Amino acid sequence: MASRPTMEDVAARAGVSRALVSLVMRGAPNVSQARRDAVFKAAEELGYSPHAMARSLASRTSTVLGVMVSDLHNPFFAEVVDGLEAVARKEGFELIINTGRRTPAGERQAVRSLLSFRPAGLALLGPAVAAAEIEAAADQVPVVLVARATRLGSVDTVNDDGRAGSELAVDHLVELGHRRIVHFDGGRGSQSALRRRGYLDGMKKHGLAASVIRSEYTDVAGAKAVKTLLERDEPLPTGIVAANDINAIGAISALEEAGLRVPEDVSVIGYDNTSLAALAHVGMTTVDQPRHAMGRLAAQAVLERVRNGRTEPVRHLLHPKVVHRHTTAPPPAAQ
Amino acid sequence: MASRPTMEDVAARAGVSRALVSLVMRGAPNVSQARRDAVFKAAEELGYSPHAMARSLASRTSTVLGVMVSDLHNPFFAEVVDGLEAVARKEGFELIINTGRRTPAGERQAVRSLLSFRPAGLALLGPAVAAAEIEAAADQVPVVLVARATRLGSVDTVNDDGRAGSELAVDHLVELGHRRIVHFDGGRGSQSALRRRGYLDGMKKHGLAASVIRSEYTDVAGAKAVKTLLERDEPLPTGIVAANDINAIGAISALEEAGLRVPEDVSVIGYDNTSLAALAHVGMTTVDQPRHAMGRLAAQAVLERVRNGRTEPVRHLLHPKVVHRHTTAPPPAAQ
DNA sequence: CGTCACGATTAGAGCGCTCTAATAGCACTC
DNA sequence: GAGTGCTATTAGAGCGCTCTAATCGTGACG
Repeated sequence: MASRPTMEDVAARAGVSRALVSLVMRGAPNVSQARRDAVFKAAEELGYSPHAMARSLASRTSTVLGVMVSDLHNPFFAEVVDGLEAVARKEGFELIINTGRRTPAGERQAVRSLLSFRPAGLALLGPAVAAAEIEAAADQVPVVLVARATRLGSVDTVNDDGRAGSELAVDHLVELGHRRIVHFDGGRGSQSALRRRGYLDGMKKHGLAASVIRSEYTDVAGAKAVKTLLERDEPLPTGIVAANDINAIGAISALEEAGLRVPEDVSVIGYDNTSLAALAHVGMTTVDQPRHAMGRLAAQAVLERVRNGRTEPVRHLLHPKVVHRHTTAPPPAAQ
Repeated sequence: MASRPTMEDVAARAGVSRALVSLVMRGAPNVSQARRDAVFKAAEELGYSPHAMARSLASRTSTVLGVMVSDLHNPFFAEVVDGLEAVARKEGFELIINTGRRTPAGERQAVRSLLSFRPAGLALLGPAVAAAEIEAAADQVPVVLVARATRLGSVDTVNDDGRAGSELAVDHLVELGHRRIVHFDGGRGSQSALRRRGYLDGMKKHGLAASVIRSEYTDVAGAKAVKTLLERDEPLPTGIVAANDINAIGAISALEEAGLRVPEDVSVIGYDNTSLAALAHVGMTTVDQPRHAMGRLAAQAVLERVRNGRTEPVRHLLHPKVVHRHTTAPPPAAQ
């Protein structure tokens, strides 16, 4: 693990000045072909590669993007990071990642630690940290928020339109002919309020009576919500707009256990389009949340500020889409 | 976005030298309380925070760990990264992440790009890159490989013992009383050969006749393997060791569709312990692959080399465990 | 043949920090 | 009152690079 050669070493070997090596490494024009070749040859022989941090320090520019993930364990964010990385990489940037360990204090520390690298920009994924902290960061560097809204005029945001997504789910069921449609909500989970709002708006739009059952983002909660439904004195709904895919899978199992067929007797639509929904034997109709695209847009937003110096905030509100599979169908009889 | 204050600014404001500010920032002893307070006060007032790259350059040390992920989209690696991050963070290191876009050329570029930051160490997750490239990297910096074996004496490795895991699966079924046990293999998927080997060894150990059905890491393939089984002229096996959880879920669906009950008629055990297996209505018995622990071990291996200067390679072969849930039970009748 | 213009090359300062070696301060001793 | 042995502080070089401004060729031109 010998210490690596520097530009000075390459210069000496190629018989040129350090400045010339620098120019060659940066692909500058106005360098004679002869010298260029000599420099590359010397670099190759010595196994030289530029020192990104020294370059960054000297040029007062950065090629790293800081990414704070509230919870990398969550596949949602992992896919967003994947999208971020795709764009960053293509544009010559690297990602430096920190997680917030799901606490505001942890996130705060993560953001500060990220800023100590003087990144070109910062992407905060699902941050729970205080707005003041975000604002402070935005004073130093372009910031984009994913899966979090804000009033701050200095930061960009990329969000999925949970309200619209739920409304689409309702539209889908109504189109199939359903009229008794209930919503299992996500309790205090993130996005839960928006999805509930979308369901309520959708039902109202179609002139239908809404009914929300308090639930959670778990399969157990979905199953429990079905039991609640079955114990009621009212006619069973023919359609269920579940809080998310996991909740939907729980609901489906409980329905089947109760002797009801999906989708013949009851249609169920999920939310998120996780890999779970795509499983052949599940084949769940669900609302797709374009995670990868969200990551890409976030990276683009930051890079626009870095490169073009844009200052007006950008608000991306992604329109989710219904993915048609096999857990929804027309209701059992014309109502 | 004004340019940020430097150590010099803090020194001037606190009425001390730059060197003293440096000492305070690094928490050095032998600094009088009065000066220490003055420096912190000035730093606070100016909103100063140290410049990590400048520090790294001057001290010739690094606090970043390079991570090359063959495919961050894959939840397996996302969880390994999560484990890496947990240890790195605790030890004061940051992760800088690059993906290889699933091609050796992409990985090669990713590794080089990572090395240009002169990281303290490098973790390669599921790398497909050539051994020579790994060796070249290992000449410059401590390297740990996750989910890839190597003969190189200069790098550490962290792998799950797929052979042992499959053998455990067989043991589990045998303990329950099964004797006719088949294996649905993972085709040309990674780890597939090892898992098959483990199954074969396990069956041999118990003096049972082995039977492998060629399959894949998908639910569709698992279902198809069950159909193959049903079309055979032989008595149905009572136990199935599936290639992984996804394959197992496909097998379970197909069995149920054929009117067989799991686990009353047939027991099925998966592999990986994905979130899928843990779903309440799935409740799959499976072999756990400790992804988070693998990430933690990888980080520790690198940091040991960085800090303690260890040079002998470490080979972590993680022993998987069977997670008992509800898709395995004693066979229908004593055989 | 001197001068000019212009492309190719280089010297040298400096990015923000750390680190070594030197110095300042200060209580004690003899 | 000079010397000793501390600890607290600082000057200054230097990490590997970029960037500005200066310099060096060299061919065209009058």
